[in-house]
Amino acid sequence: MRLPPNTEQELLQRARAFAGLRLQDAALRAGVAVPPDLRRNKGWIGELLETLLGASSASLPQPDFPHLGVELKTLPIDARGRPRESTYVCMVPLDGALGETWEQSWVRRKLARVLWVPVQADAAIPLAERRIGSALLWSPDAHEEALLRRDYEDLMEFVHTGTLDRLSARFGEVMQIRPKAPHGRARRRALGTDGARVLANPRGFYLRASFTAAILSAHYCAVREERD
DNA sequence: TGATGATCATTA
DNA sequence: TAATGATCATCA
Repeated sequence: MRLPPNTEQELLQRARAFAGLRLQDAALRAGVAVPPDLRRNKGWIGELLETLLGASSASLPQPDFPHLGVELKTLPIDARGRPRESTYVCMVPLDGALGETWEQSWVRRKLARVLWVPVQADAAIPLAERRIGSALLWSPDAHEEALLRRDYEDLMEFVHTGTLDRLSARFGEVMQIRPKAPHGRARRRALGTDGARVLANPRGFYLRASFTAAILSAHYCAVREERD
């Protein structure tokens, strides 16, 4: 664990100093071992970057760099240069969220400032050999924020009307709601119809890979068109 | 092959 | 228990 960076510039400089580094070298600097694979260590890369960049303790509902208001996200990048996976944002407030607007939402605060760190995620490359990419400090532009707001409001409608049973990950253009739980039997208090309390599977907001791909391409012009 | 739904480890 | 870090496993 390092001291947290004092400014955004310092954070960005630190992050970019890791560009090109293999995960095995990054792990060495952090004093941790590279796991054989990610199957039982799904968050390992993210936690490694948190350590190296001096992020605050994980698993708290606050930005990774609270004093900077910056959230750290690693992005798994496939052989074509596109994100392999969606990006978890935060839990969906299944109850007690009545009246919460986009402006007040935790989603908006989390995404207001994000440090994206691309990391190679090509299955053909052994985990230890995969390289860290060049970090990007990002805030949504007006168009991106409009898309996020619309999805947020559309998706939360299911929550507020107690119709979670009709909600699936197919809804939402750039952001979706999917299960986020240790297992399928997990239950949380949720709003039912008529405002009754019911139990439901915990869920989280996720950014679609197509959305994060667009962010990267807009800032790096690094995504090539598919060719025949 | 891509997206959805399910799941794993850790921490406060 | 409930949040964080995410990827896995399966099926259309």
